[in-house]
Amino acid sequence: MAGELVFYNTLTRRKERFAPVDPRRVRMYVCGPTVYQRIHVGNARPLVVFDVLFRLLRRVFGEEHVVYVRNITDIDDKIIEQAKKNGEPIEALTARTTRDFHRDAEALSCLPPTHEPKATEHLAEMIALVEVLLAKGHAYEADGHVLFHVPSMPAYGRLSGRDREEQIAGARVEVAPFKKDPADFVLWKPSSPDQPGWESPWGRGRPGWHIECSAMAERYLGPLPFDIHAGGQDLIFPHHENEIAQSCCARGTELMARFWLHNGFVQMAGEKMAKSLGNVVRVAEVLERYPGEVVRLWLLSAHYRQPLECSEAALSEAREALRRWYRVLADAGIGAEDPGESEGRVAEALSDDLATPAAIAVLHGLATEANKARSAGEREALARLLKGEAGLLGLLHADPVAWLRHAAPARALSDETIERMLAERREARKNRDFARADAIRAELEAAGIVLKDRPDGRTDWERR
RNA sequence: GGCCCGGUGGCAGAGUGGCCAUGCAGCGGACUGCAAAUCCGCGUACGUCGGUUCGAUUCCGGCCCGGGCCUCCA
Repeated sequence: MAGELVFYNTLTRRKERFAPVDPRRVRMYVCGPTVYQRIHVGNARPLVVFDVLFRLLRRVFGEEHVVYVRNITDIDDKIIEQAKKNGEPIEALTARTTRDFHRDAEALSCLPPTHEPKATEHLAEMIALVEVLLAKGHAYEADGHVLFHVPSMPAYGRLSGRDREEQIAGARVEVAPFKKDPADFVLWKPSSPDQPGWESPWGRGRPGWHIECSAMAERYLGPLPFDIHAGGQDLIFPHHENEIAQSCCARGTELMARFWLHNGFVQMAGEKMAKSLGNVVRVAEVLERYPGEVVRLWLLSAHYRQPLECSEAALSEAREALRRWYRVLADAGIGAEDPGESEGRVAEALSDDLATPAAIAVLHGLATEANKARSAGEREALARLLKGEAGLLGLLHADPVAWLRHAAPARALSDETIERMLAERREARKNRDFARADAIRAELEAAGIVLKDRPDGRTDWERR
């Protein structure tokens, strides 16, 4: 097993050796979804990438020694708007969207996090945190709001690498008249009677966007700093910068988290996939055409910090790779229940800043070795190794034969019909009536069924 | 305008100061009744101009091009 983990830390902009504060309690936090719409494949990237990180940490430090927190943001102005637009209660919208989110995450083979706190269930922690910031002079009340005063924190801007001068020069920041400084951001804001709100020392209101993560991260991962905080690159500023400001100023620590990992964007035609650009593809849409495992492999096919292009070509390439691996398992008779074996080859690849492309190359290498194996025993051992190594990536857990038959959507022919035609073809071949046998094969092929005659007389088939 | 990434063979995508990524596609061969699958073999790849070096795709600088953040956003 790889002894050393190295991750790229956004905070220092270089790769650093990772060692947790407490190896018996490795703590990671990943920003979760705001539940007002189903997630798109861009949202799915951090979900899958950091699921691999979770699996790797569990492997290295032990399953019981890793705490993974991923929040559910169920109070937010976008949620309020969406509920109004749908004409449904906020709770109905957030409950349904949360359920759909869990469905998508499961389809992508993501392990459930250790804790999945909801913002609405942690108002007390948020209010307490705001009170501390007020008491320490890092926040002030103005016009019913509570604002974080950015100039009160000299180190502000460290994560995103920008200083206050640049902030102001940006000039695109909307400056509310009651702000003491243009960079100040909301910790708490008042709610009108028709908006959801909670009683607080500053009247009935609701939390700002950033405070929930500070409150919930500390609630489940404290004391600060914890080990890893992760999310998409677009969260570096302002979200993570502001989380750091809140947490560090409240607790007087230099760091909120020691490592900050950020994934690159999924792109469509070379452009970031984003709701604001209107080029999003929902996970659910892709799952209608590809197994979740294909989507997962595709999301891992580029290094997590690089951009990843979403295209049919990329998705079908991932499907072909999985077919190749599942054929190895099927040929060796490895079933879904076989746990496989691992020599830590994938773990070693991932140890270098989650190098998933290198890990995938390991799997391809094992598949080639297995295909070259001279004996059945050797082949089976290598296939079992392939399966075991793939486990750390959350891949190859399905039944191989079934997967190959159902990796593409069923078209005209049912499994039963196919089996019946194969029986007829077997008869024809036995009688050396190859014209008839080939006609049946052509008919099946037209329906997306590809045959594979084996030396022992049986015939395997796949849907493509 | 400020800050940050990246430009690798037909495509996707790693990586390294001198030797191999890996996969897909393509070409040739083996196997097969024919296929499919599989195996074997085959490709003057590193944006551009300079610099450092015995030697640079890899280090440094300029330039060109693309993407991102600075505003809700994974």
